[in-house]
Amino acid sequence: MQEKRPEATAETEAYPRPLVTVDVVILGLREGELQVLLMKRAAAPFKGRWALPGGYIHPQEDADIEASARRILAEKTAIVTPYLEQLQAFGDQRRDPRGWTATFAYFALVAPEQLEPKHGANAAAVSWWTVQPQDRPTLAFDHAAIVDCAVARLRSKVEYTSLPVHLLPEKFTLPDLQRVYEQILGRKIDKSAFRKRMAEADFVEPVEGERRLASNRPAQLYRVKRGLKTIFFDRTI
Amino acid sequence: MQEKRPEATAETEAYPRPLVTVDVVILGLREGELQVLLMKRAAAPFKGRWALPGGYIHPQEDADIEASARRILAEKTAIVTPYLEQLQAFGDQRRDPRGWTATFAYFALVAPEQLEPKHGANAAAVSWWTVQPQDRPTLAFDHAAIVDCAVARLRSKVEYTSLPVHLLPEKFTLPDLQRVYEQILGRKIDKSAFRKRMAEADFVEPVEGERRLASNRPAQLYRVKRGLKTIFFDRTI
DNA sequence: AGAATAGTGTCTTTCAGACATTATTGT
DNA sequence: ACAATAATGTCTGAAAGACACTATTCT
Repeated sequence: MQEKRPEATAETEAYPRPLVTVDVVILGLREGELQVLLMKRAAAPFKGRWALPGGYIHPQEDADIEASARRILAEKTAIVTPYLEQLQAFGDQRRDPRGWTATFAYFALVAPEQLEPKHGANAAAVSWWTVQPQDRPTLAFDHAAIVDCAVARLRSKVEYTSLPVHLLPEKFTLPDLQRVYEQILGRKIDKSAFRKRMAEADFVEPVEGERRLASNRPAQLYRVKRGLKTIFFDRTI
Repeated sequence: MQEKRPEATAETEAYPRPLVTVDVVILGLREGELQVLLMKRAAAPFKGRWALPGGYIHPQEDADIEASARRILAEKTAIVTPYLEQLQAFGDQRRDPRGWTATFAYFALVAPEQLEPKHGANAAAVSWWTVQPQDRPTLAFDHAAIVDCAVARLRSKVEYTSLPVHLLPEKFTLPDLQRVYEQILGRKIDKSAFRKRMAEADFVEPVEGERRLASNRPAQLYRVKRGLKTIFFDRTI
């Protein structure tokens, strides 16, 4: 089969083709805070700096950009992500010392079961870091801005969607879920109001016969109803 | 000055660089409905089909992707857009018969003063069309999906933002603005509630000594307060 | 005066937030 | 019994939506 690729014409080749990559902001809850998975760059530019997992589009393998993002995620971290969303494209002449480049940035939410990165040859080069700008290392390229953008998007959507369930294991309790909302939003939520909201959104169901241990009343376990995607609440949390 | 462009390395050139473009969905209110500006393609592929105004990134001229979008807008339509936002990136192996391509899609809102496209050599090839899928022509590439995506984004944001002011002239009345909201949302809004919302959002101010003619009580003219960007309401319209 | 639309006021029902109460476990 | 947290119930103030009423212009 003949390889099919964009043809070179006068129009398409009048200007150099910018270098385009795909980068993924992988967010998870570790140690009770929001963290981002970073990799230490093995090559120039920014060799040795921490950066987002990223790579090039493989036109032969990747059906679309999202497929590229999923492949990169799998290759670099072995994470099978339950939630992946296109964040934004970033492209200008300053972000990469090699010249004008652009990246399709995605953001992924991962559950605790999947939190530990792939153990392989370069396992030491993969690590979780807090998303707090003052407590994380200096990032390569414009990746600091991309991470901040992802966190802002998450915070914004948490106000009116069910996104936080993707940061929890398959089975979770309502107090668990409320704590995630409170953690990301940075404020307390009234228990009664929170449970009313979850009940009317009607996207979780109790799991029979299971509970959890501590020296107090156990909480009912829930899971997301099958086949349900992200729920948009009709008002703010 | 030496031209600086992304260097070819083993890593960057292992896979062909996808062709990347920028396309702009220009939306305006004409004849009381939401319309989109389309151009008739002068070259293959899809020669003669209607398509979104688009083009290539010019690394030497364009500081970033948004600058490319603004340049394309200006070149093809002479519209100085008051509102431009990145919509989404679209990229896969099927959207262009030449192979794997991607586009950075932007969407722009234009005011009636700027509605008439550039009068030039190819003025006949530029025209406004309704956004209704059944009443517009078949579009080139995946541009139908991109237009639908832009309209969906607009509808969604109109619920809780001041975006519609960009579809009106500089000076407008509150009934004008309400009609735009109703037109885009496709439902009636209570006049009293609407005005309360606009008042508390506090982003418009009355313009002194001006009114408007008809055989009834004239309406106060308003304009957007200087320096104010898009307002996000704290609840839905 | 009447038609037509702009602009404001009132009322009622709903709902979110605060808080209190009951429930269920382990020690 | 007590501590601790889960889960539910109650009350109250605010506000959204429905609707009525007043205001201003032209014919």
